[in-house]
Amino acid sequence: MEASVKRQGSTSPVSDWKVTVEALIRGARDSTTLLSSLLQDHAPGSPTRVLTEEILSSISKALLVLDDCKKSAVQRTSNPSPPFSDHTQKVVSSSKRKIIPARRVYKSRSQPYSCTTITTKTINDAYSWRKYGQKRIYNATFPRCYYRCTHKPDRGCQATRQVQQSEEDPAMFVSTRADPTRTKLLLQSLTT
DNA sequence: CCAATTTGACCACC
DNA sequence: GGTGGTCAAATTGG
Repeated sequence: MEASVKRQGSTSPVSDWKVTVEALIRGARDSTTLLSSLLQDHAPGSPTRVLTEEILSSISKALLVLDDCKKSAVQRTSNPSPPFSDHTQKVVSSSKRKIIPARRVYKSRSQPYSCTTITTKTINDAYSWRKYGQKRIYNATFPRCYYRCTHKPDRGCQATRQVQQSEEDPAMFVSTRADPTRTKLLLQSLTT
């Protein structure tokens, strides 16, 4: 009787998990590409298109879930979310809001860890997003919208999201989520 | 009245 | 210096 079943090879559970997630991500991306091309063959509102849009939305959600699962699987030296110190000090006059001579302090805007998905509409994930900016992008037809987690002040949620309408297909939205505490490993999978 | 959005200005990076 | 990302006052909607 085999007392235990050993995994083939000397891969660690984390490695197995990573390979699995990579395969899933690859499949999800291929599916997204295929489904996106299918969308162009069907009129908006048609049953096939509605179903395809739902599938695309589900894929996006699944990718986000994979991101979270992957993080928990390799949680070792990840620094616990630092006590979020909101540096934005509201200096609001009691009578008028017209002021602000003080210079604003900006943090580094570099977001090395990100996850890009393409959907037909806004992603409905676990986050509640709040729009904080919109920018016209050079050489781009449509502006880019910037969202951040609504719970940033009270829960220290540092996730941000950029959403831009696709130039080739205005019905598609390129959504890039950035979260320095959550998407590090996901990027490694996507960039291989 | 409060919360979310809009929008122009500010700042960092290339 | 140009472009992109963020801030925050002003505005709008529930």
